[in-house]
Parts: sequence; structure tokens; C-alpha cells
Amino acid sequence: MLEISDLAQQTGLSAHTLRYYEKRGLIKASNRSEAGYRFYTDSDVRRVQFVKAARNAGFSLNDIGQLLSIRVDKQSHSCQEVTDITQKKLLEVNAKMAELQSMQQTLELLLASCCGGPENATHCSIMEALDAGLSRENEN
Amino acid sequence: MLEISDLAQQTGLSAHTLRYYEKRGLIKASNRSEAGYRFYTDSDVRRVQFVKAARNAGFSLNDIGQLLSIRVDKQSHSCQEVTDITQKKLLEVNAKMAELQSMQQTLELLLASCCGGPENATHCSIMEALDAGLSRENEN
DNA sequence: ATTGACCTTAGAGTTAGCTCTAAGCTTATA
DNA sequence: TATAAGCTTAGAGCTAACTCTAAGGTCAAT
Repeated sequence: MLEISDLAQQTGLSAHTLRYYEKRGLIKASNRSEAGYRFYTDSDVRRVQFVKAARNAGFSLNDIGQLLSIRVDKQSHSCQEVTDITQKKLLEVNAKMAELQSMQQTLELLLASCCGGPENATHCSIMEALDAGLSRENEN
Repeated sequence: MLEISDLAQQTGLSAHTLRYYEKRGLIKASNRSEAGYRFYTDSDVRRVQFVKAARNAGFSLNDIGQLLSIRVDKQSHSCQEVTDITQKKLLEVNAKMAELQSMQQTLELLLASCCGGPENATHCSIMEALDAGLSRENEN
């Protein structure tokens, strides 16, 4: 039986975060002391580790709520439900990546165009490019 | 002289957003009607377009505030100041990209491992991988 | 008995960038 | 003149995931 700070240490999450996850309905201490202190079992620890792994994979806390409800009753759920959630998240990640890649490319172009020196910025090509609306390609 | 909704249409930003940018100190209507209506000049429009281009490049509104104060007095600022801001932003973008790439890789691996079929999730390899803490590589 | 470290709760604050609302003017058109 | 569309402001609400605070209870060690 672990107290919350023990669980925090084992998982690398803060006690605050663990209480927050509980409030969100993701986790729960199996037992409480008479004074109300949370006590966690090994099974609780595994559940928190599942949450953490899912966070690392990029799932939102809402996604994780769904995954957890599948986890506790795997019989009643299909692999397809799991892959649907995963697929959807992958699409989101891909979309963000595309956005970031466009920014990365733009920023690299800007940096390549500018001397970056101590000269005053009167003819700075970064400022000029931004003034020109980034040559009109990258607009929304 | 454009009213705010004209400017909104020209720039693709909402009137709400334009007022918000004004509140943030990024833009300003050069003139007001007697009744207090904002009127924008061509120079105002160009400034808003600069802001929009910088947003597209990934700069935060705070970054843009700095860029704008360089823009209005280029003589007093160096190219290096501009590249410093740009470089810093590029580093941030690269960091986020790395994070997303790790997620992308993880999600792709998960999807490749699971049948995704209508079978029940008792032996779903995505669930198993998350239970196993994603094989311990991707941890923080 | 008194520290000091830890626990509890409800609820507020943080971040960034909008987005919207309410209440009241103004302006153009019918 | 009436109506509708559009403008003004201050300020609240939204999103996600924490992060922190206040006020108080518990516990082990001195």
C-alpha cells in the first residue's frame, strides 16, 4: 500500500497531478486510511502507468478515459474501437506535424536570407519577407 | 479608410481578433470617426498583414510585439535582433516537432501491431503495449 | 507537547489566443 | 420613423492539463 507521494515518486507524476487525474475520473485509490489518506495497490499503480504511457503516446485525458473503460472490460470491446481512437490521434498528430513543418521551413528560409549581423535592420530580409506576406504562398 | 469589418475581410481575421490585437498593443486604428468607429489606413492594413504573416511563420503574439517595435524603427535595431527572435522560434518549433515525431512513431507502431478487427480486445496488442509502459523506451 | 512533513478538500490561477456576450450607440436603408 | 446591421466597451468564457493556495487534519519523531 502506497501513499500518494510514494505513487508520485514511482510514476514521476506529482501528487497534485494524481489528485487531478482522480478528479477527472481516470484513477482512484483502492483504499483510504481512517483519516482519509489515499492508499494505492499494485493494480492502482499499473493503471497509473497505463495512463502515463498513453500520455507519452500523445493521447488526451479524454482519449485515455475511453481507453481505460475498454481496459477494465476488454471482453465487451473490440480491437477496432482501440485502433479507431489510435488512428484518430495519429491523424491529429500528422496534422500538427504538417503545420509545424511549414513553420520550420518558413523560419529556415527566413534565417537563410538574413545576414544576422550588427547592421541596422533597414534592409533586413526577414522584415522584408514578413512585410511581403511571406511571398503569398503560406497564406490561409 | 476602412471600417473594422472591411479590414477583417481584407485580412481574413475577425473583427473580434483585430480588437483583441489592439488590446494586446499590436495594432491600432490610425483614425476614429466622431462616434468612435475605428478607421484604418493602408499603412494600418500593411501592419496587420505583417502580423498575420508572422503568425503564419509561427511567432507568438509576444514575439510579434518585438518584431513590430523593430519594424517601426529599423534604424535603431540590428539584423541580429531579428535573427535571434527567429532562431529562438525555430528551436521551439524543432523541439515540438521532435515530440510529435516520437508520438507519431509510437502511434504507428501501435497501429501496426493491432489487427483492428471486430474481435474483442482481450488480447489487443495496443492495450498490451500501453500496459507494458510502451516497452520502456519512450519514458520521461 | 511541539515541531515539521505530509495528508485532505474546494476552488482559484496559469498559459495562449482567441471567442463571445451584454448593453448601448450609430448608420444606412425602406 | 422604424428596423436591421454594424459599431463601441468591459469583461467573461473557452480549451487542455495542470499547478497552486488556503485552511485545516494527521503522524512520526523529539
